[in-house]
Amino acid sequence: MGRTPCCDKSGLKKGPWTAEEDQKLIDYIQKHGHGSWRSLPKNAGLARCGKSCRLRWINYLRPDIKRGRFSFEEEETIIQLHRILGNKWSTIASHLPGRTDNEIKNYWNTHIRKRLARMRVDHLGTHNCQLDQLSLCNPSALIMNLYRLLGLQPLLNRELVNIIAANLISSPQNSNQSINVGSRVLNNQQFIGQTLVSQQGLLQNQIQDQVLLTTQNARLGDDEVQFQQGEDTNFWNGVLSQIGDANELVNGQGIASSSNVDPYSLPQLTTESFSCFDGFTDDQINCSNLASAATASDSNNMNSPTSTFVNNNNSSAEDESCSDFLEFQIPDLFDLADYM
DNA sequence: AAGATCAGCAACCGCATGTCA
DNA sequence: CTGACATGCGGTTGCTGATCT
Repeated sequence: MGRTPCCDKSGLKKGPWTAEEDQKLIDYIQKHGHGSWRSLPKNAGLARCGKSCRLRWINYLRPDIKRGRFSFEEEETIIQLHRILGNKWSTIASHLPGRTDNEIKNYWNTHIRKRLARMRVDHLGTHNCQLDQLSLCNPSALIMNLYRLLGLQPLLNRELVNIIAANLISSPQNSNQSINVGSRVLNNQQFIGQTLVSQQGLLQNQIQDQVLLTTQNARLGDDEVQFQQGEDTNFWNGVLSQIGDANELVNGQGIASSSNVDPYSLPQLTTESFSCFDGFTDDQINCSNLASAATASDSNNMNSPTSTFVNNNNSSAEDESCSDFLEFQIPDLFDLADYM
């Protein structure tokens, strides 16, 4: 049984809409609503398929449509939702008022996907540095890198890392400090162990993608990042030294890259391992702050007190900040149903 | 200056799903 | 329940302007 065409295609116009056709469609819908798309073209005096009218209205003519460049926040939303939902463009669009699924799809295909692909190539092809330079400008990325070096990244949830970091930073003098998790109080070791347990099997692919992106996004070309001299250099040397110590600490106990790690037998991560973060406030660890700061062209807004960004070109804050906004956190309480 | 190539985006197409008689 | 129809969705195409050679 053949499917009947959505409309009689003979004699119907295709291709770009003229201003006159647009006006006819607008006038008709404003007066009568769209009702049945199938019968609309005839009633409106348009030699178009109903489907074509619907598409034109939804994607271009409806009054609440938002034109123009995507904002940083919109782009971040698209990326995050896409990593959860995949190519569910209409669902993604429902979270971006005024944007259409078609527009988002096009934007993804022409901008974001290419950038991701480029960065992936960069990562696989040329990125051998253990600790990205950019991450030195970014405490949050630095924490991620630290964990990466510790071999924990496949099980990592950035939000939880931030909690760990915030707690550690808030009282660095206490090497056996407690960490508040809701109503529970754990020490570092217990907390990390429980974090690992809670992450196992939870959106594993997304988390692995997140880690890949975190590491590759933290990379900019070497000529794009410049560190101040003098004390700042010493500071960062200290950071690297501390991270080396932490790495050695864990490697020395033989668990660094094990995927079968017993989460309750992790070595104690001491505050000394994190002393490189002294001086950062909790706010500086916050992801959203990092993302918004990255949109600013003013290098003073970067979240490192000791680093300077140098822009080589006018490729916009968008490109230089992708390292931040592509990072993605999956809240533990995330419910996919909320997005469907 | 002209042709080639690329990038962006509007629009189309086919399929999936929902609705209703 | 079934089939026809309407609508929505996602992949793809093709046009247009910009950039490159």
